Amino acid sequence: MVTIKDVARVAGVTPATVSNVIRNKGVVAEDTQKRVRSTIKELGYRPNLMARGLVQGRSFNLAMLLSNIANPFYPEIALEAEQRAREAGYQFLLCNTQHDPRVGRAYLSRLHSGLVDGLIVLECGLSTGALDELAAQRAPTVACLWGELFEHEGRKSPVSTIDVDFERAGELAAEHLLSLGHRDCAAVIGAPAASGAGHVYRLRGFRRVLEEAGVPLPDERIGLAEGSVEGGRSTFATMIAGGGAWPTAVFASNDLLAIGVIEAALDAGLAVPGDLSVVGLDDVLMSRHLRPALTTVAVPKRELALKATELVLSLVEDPSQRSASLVLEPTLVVRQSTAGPRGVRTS
Amino acid sequence: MVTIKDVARVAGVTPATVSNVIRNKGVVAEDTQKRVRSTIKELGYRPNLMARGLVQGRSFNLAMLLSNIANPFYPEIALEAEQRAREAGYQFLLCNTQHDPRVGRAYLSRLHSGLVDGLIVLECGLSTGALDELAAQRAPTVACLWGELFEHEGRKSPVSTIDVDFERAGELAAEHLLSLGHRDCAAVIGAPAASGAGHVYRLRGFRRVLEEAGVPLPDERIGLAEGSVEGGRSTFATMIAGGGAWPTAVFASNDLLAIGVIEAALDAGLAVPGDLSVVGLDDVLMSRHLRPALTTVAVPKRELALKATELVLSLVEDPSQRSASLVLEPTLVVRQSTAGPRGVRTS
DNA sequence: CTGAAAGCGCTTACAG
DNA sequence: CTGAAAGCGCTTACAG
Repeated sequence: MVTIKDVARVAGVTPATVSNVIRNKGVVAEDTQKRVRSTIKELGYRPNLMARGLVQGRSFNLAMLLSNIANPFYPEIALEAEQRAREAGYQFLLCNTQHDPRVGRAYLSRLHSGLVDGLIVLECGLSTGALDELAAQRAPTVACLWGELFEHEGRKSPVSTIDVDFERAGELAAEHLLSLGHRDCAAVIGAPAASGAGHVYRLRGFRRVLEEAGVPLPDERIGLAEGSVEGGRSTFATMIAGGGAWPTAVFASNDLLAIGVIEAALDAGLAVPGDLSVVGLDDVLMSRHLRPALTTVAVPKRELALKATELVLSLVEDPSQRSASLVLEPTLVVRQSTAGPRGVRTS
Repeated sequence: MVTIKDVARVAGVTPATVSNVIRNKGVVAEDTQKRVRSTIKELGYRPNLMARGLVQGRSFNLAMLLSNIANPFYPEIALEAEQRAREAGYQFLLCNTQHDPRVGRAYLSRLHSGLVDGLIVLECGLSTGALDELAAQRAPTVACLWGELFEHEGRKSPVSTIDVDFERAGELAAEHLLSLGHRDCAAVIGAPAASGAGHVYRLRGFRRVLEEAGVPLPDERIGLAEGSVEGGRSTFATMIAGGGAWPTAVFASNDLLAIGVIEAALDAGLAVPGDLSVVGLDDVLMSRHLRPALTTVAVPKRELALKATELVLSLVEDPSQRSASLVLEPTLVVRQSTAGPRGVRTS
């Protein structure tokens, strides 16, 4: 491997001068610059970023941890964040934890050991406490804890957080279904271990609004699913397989699950939304391209990504800053997968 | 930040000893180990991986470059590769180039500068030549050039390659449509700039088989699309908007485009596959969950990911190895989006 | 079993 | 404008 010393020797200068040329410290004489640049090209020299990072204490790398790259929700956020980071001169690294807290912890620990200047944690399976502990000493971290935050209100943390009001998201879904006239609803919820803790909050909001309206949501109308299309499909297929009355509407705690629910419904001969209304959550890009297009509660992904990136970036530039907390509001997007139940006129 | 020196001082030993404890070099006395470990915990010390990487010449990081994280095809491959890499003790970093060669080049250059031990390039918008040049001197690289390789047969390269026979993929699609009785086919192809160069080869194979069977594929039956669902939708919508006879079948050069084509068809009042057969390419997870489920040419994603990872890994362990080249074969997966054209009995 | 020394490839003041 | 020196935080032989 060719080092800065090699370049210096061949060009007949010191490493310091080569370094100055590379970093465009304009103090170097024109012809020296030329000579150095041409030997750099000639030798195919590329500076070792580890060495540079070591002395500068900065890597100009940012990383994002996400739990499940197979759920398009995360890539859609990553895309925006990446662009913003790149504009600011940072390289953007994505790390997939597969919903495994051990993997999350391993990434966090290695990333924090000088590899990155800042970190966005979309989801890593770690509790708030564990995160705090890990993040305390190194690179600034902003975490999206998907509702977990609410359990920790008032705590002081070195970690900045961005959250989405997922209880409200559940409420929006319930209000929509209620307004269409549904009185027999079901919920297909991502299981905590496979989908992150946040899904509990989504259900909580959904259930509360229903119950306040006098519409009970009994346990047998709640299905736990693995966080994938297949998970939604198989869970809902089981829920309607037992015989008995079908619900007229389903709330799925994310769009992937909703797509699975629709699949199960169609396979069982139900029309959507004719026999069954389905509302999802996330507003993944794909949702609007399905037929029927999915009614869903949208998370402001772009805003989330941009805010999160701005936050780390400013924390990186000025580490003395206090950490911040921020909650984003979801909105309902009505498309074609929901309608009034058969025989009910909708207002 | 707490360094190895701090730990050494507090524990009353040398940095060398601390280092030995950390890396489990068993030479250290039991009680010294205990003392060191407890001060490590006490001080919250974490070794600086940049420094370690610098002296060891290894980072235990592997990276994967992909062009479009929004196309689930790539994440599905990344998932498998990541798992394999982790089993081998490597951290796995994902980099998204957004189909921009400049971004690809920037990533490549920085990644190769000591940040990773090996690199898998799924797609980066760079030509084979540019890749060779960049990869020559640093970390072993395996590239998936999606057909470009065929243009460079016989070249000697320091870069190992894995490829999929995409001409064959196009052929499979054509053979399937032909066998169903279709005589008026169209193709919706990802535009090179937005989807990588490989799509040309897919079209080439498709077209050749058609023409050999005496079924022409005139230019107006070929649409270029941006590589997304929306791209496929709008391109096909325009193709059928002009009036005139509709084709009875469409080959889309990836599943995302196919989903868009189906959307456009349904929106235009066409039944799929009743009025229009659609065949995709990739076999993205989502494809089997659509109704109608998508007939598609499957790329052996898992095999690709595993082979690619094995390849870098072995190149990392033994850099003196010769680079390898490998071509994977696609297969046809018949589902519900294709059928014979109206009025034609299928064998 | 532990320590002193050199070095990984850079950058950063500071002389000159 | 250029160079000599120290140092970033680690690891690696090598003494003892």
